[in-house]
Amino acid sequence: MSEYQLPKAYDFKSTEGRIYKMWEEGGYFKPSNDPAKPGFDPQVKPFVISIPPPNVTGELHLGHVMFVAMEDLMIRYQRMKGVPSLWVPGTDHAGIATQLQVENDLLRTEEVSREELGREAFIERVWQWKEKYHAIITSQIRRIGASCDWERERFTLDEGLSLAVREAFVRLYEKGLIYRGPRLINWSPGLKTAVSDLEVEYAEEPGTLYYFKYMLADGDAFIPVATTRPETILADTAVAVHPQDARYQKFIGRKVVVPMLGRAVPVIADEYVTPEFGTGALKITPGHDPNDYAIGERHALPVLSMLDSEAKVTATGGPYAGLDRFECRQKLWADMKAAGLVIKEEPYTLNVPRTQRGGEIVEPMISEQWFVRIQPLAEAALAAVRDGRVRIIPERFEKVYFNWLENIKDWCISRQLWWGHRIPVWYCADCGGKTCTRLDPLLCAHCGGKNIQQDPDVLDTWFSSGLWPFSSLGWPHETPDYKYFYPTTMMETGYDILFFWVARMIMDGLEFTGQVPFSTVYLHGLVRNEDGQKMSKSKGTGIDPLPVMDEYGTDALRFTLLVGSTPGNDMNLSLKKVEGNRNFANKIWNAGRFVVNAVNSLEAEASGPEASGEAAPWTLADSWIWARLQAVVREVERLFQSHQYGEAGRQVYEFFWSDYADWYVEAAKLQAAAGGPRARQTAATLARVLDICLRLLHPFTPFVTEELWGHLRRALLGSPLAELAQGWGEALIAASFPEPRPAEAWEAAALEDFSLLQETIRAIRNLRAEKKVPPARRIPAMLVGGGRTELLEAQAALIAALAGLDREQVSIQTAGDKPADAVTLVVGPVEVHIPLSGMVDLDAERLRQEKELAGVAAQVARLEKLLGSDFANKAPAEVVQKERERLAALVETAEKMRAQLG
RNA sequence: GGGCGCGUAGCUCAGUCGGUUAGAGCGCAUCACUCACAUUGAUGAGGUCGGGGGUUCGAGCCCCUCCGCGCCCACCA
Repeated sequence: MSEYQLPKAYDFKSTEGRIYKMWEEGGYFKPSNDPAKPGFDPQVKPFVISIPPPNVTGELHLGHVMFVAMEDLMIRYQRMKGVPSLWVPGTDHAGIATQLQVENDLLRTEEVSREELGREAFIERVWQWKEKYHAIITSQIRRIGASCDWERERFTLDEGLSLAVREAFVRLYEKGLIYRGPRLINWSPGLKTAVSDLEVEYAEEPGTLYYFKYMLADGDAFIPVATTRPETILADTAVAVHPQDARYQKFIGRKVVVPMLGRAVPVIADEYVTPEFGTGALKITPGHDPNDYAIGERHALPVLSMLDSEAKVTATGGPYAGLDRFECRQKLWADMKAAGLVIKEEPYTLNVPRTQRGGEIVEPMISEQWFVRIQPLAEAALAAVRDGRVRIIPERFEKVYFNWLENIKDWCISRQLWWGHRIPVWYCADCGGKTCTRLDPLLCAHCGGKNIQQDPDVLDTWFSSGLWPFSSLGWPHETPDYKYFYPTTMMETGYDILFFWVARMIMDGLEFTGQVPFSTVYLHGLVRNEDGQKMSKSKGTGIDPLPVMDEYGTDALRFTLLVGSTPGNDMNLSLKKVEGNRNFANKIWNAGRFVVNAVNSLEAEASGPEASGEAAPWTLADSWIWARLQAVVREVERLFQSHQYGEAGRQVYEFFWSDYADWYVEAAKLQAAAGGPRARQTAATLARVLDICLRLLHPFTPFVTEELWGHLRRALLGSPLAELAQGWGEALIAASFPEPRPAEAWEAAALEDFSLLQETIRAIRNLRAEKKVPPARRIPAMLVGGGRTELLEAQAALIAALAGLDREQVSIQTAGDKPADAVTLVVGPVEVHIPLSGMVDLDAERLRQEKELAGVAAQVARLEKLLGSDFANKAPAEVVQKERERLAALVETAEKMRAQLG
């Protein structure tokens, strides 16, 4: 057996799908300790992540890949650590976004509006849409390699979660934390719904500041006023000036006349007004401006609305009724100009509020909406982070979190949409009472009348999202899953939804379950374009992850995202990086291929007489690679524990490519050529190190490591080294993660010895390149080892092989003079003399050596000065000792160089 | 207005107990394709760690200040 050949390049296309299927069908994504299974132990603490549920609106983007990769990394690590690990998948109904898409789709394909279709039929269509896109998005998430428990998948609008939403709403309602009333809210005229403060985005745009006259009702004096939105003049109910403003004091308490409407409104005094800004007089429109609303409340001003739900002027606007808000602005201004009320216009940069979804300018409007009285919840959520029950990584976001919660305003939760959780409140036509119950009522709770009707609005999507960590586990029922897996462990998501989602989950978790919903929040950065631009579908500046995975493989993209980012910091993704990591995946593959071949080629020897000999002792290279590997394992563990996942990945990358593939594999070729026990022992070390590397890398690049591990396992089992793979199990995903162990005494020596060899070999290679020695040409050399002679003698074959020396013509001595016509290299305690007769320009060579000596001498001087300073007294003894040793080595080197130069 | 981040090699970025010789990838230069991999290997060039000041025996890292870029929150009409 074992005669199969692995393909020369890693073929992710034929691998990924097959591997994922194997995992999923093999049940590897299920928690190892499961309340639904026999042998369940409630005492073992699980590791749980609730997925940030992707919207069912559409396509996979890089943000998805980012969080899936991060969470999969965490969950695979914990799973391999032996911790029962559960990753709960699911999707979000995404109220506005989904409804809009379906509406647009209907209009485009069938030219039907949702109103024409009717509520029920429309919702039916959205469900169809949801089915379709749900299938797409979940298959794409599988494609990334997500090892979540699909049997526990949830949808924010499914039966169970709808029950949770209902329970949450009723509880808040009963506690008096939910109320309904007319308030100034952000209205989106295009979407025809209210949106929350968070859903409004501000952008600086060029605009105009309009100056006009507010004429006094009696007399012909006027107060000059400036505004950016002249149309709102129609709903003005006062003009405000600063109480101390000398210019306007005389007007306070008098009346002015609203232009074109003739309504008389008072001039009031309020500290809010900045005398220096504009004209120092402010028109007050409580119905269309939040600050004015507050002022209006202070002065008991009437509140007028001059726009309807489509942003057309209402009857309040008198002659302008029916006009669009912007038409009205122009017409009104033109009329005022004609009436001599206009002073001037000047260009002005304004901060325009637009809806996050539609992009339309939002109008602040008075509207009857539902709100959550959020402050009590916010206080609990603040405390939870303050006292460390929830830890936010990176820590600096705690400040952002505090700042937001400390200044939080009531949350407008009603949306004038159809797609979502309908508000569970019924209005009685008879008594006007509201009925809010867990089960749909038949009668009014107040008068018992039958004439009740449910509120037509639905809840903000984030209302259900806030319940996600527990609703997805069965809450409000005390299900076994809820009891065991809640509170969850890790909330991993982008910092852009800290307020939208994370803060609300913490508030809701504390309110409804009495516990924090998770103990750690890990915030990753946003993925941007190569040039740092925010990726945007509408601008066409996004990178579509699917073609990237098609071209470079999933592992390459995952590794790029995981290793290229630090928590909370954005990263710029370039295809060059993905390409580089595709190469890394291929490197893993080929190193693995080499090992598999090495193991397979043992087979023939296994029956021969040599194979029965005792195992060969480790070579220096063996010891070195093992010591290096142990150091990496320790480092990776430390980095994972401190959530420095990217750095952990970089460490393994570095080790695998630079140490294992570039050096150890080369040394192994030489060792393997010896055959017999030596070859066997080498194959064993190759396999052992590869095995641990694959385990370390698996959370980062699950596919290539799983595939290769399978090959390695099969090769080992069919070889004389079968006992190595005895305890392995069938899949890497279920294998154990390497445990760090304390460094053993011999490790430091192995590391030091091998680096001396590396330096020596590099010096020789360098010289060859410099002197243009043909690469294939084997050259003689004389090594003078001083105290390291023994090491050089033992490793002569290795040095010769890797430095291109002719083994037959390598002589090693403890001391000796430089042969004529030779070039000399000094590597610490070692001198290398290379006769290069005819190839050496003696003068140039002398110059090179002098230059090198100067460099060493400079360092000697620097260190001598350092050690002569306060450093020697004040720095820790260890650090000083290190420098002393370094100085000694440098002095030795310098002496040797001087001797060479004569 | 308040807060945060960033500024390190030509480019993109690591560098989380401050330790004295600052790293990687890409790009560049030279060389090498039977022997795991050209999605490769070898060798090399390239940095006053944004400027200034301070603390310290010692600063890319800590403090102050200035400059440039980006983001978040608030929303003075």
